[in-house]
Amino acid sequence: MNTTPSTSTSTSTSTSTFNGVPIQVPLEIITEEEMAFLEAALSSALPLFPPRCSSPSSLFRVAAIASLPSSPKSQSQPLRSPDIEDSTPPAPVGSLLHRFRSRRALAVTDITGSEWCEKQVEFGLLHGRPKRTAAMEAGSIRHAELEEEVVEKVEIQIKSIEESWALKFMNFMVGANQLLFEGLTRELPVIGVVEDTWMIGVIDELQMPVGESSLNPCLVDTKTRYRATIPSEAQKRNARLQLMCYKYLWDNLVVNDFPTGHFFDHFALNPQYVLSEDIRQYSSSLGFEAKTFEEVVSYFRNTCSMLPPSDEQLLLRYELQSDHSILEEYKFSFDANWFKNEIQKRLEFWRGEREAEYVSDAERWKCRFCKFSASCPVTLASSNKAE
DNA sequence: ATTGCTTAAAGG
Repeated sequence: MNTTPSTSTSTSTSTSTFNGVPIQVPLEIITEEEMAFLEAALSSALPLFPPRCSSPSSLFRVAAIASLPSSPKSQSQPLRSPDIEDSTPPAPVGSLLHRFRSRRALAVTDITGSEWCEKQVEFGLLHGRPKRTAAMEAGSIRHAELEEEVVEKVEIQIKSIEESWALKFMNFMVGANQLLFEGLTRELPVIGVVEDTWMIGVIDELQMPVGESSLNPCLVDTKTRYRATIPSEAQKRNARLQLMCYKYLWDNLVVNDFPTGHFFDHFALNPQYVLSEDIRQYSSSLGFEAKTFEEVVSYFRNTCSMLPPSDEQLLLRYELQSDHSILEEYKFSFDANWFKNEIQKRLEFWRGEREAEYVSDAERWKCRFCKFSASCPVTLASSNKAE
């Protein structure tokens, strides 16, 4: 018998193994504020989680990190129900979407990446992505720190694509539960269809309002900066788009029934896949008795229908990497028209309906940070223009 | 195509 996961928070990569023992979550005395919140949540009949999961005093949410030992194998798919068909159109052959994202969904950062510069995204896909910079490294470390404040991770071996999706769904359910009972969660995975395209992302932070104002969670994204400068408009616009993607995905999950059949079909997954003993025990420790992949998705679907939509106001928080001081806090509203237009524009590029667009003249400064600038036609275009 | 390879997001 192995042990429960380590409760040590000293290292950033807590790789405590999960081996069949129900996970012990640290318990704490519940405060009056938490109790008030709990009562409010219960009276609004929002969370209906199994007892194990509904402990309001859990300090951490447990998130599963998938570790894939060998090449994943799906169990042979039995009968595909004939009435369920993939409603999303196939990516045009030869498009970047088809070549690089056909077996997995487009990521929110794929959208924001192309909003920054489509040509840079294209170069990255075709010729290899640039190395991560020191600033990116520091940003990743800071985000891991923030996540560790509220999420305890356990490592779970997965044997198939179905199991990797199952963990995503379970992490969502635990995270959503944590949001309702503790008022905050971080690094929450979301998935959905945006403009006929499957999209996935990870919400940086969700918090319930502290006052009695509303029950709508607020989406937050922390951006760390290497220098103590105010972010440029292009950077803010890019981050706004990112947050709007998350809001769209969250609200979409909450308001509409998750299209289970389309999901299985689009990603060619086997709903009847029998989960490994490890995963079933992990699921059971969360309060979900699931034997097959389909059952996990079913729990996920039910969970979504009980969640509140997010606040119209979105929050961007810029902090300095050296001392975590706040450089700027920036609230803005979801703009449905702007969002839809922006998504459609970027999807045209991903679907190969048009050539990659270069940055505008006003944002040509972006090229100074791009490792592809030397071989990019945009440089030529600008020098021609100057003559 | 590959930063870390299991994925997204990391910052400009």
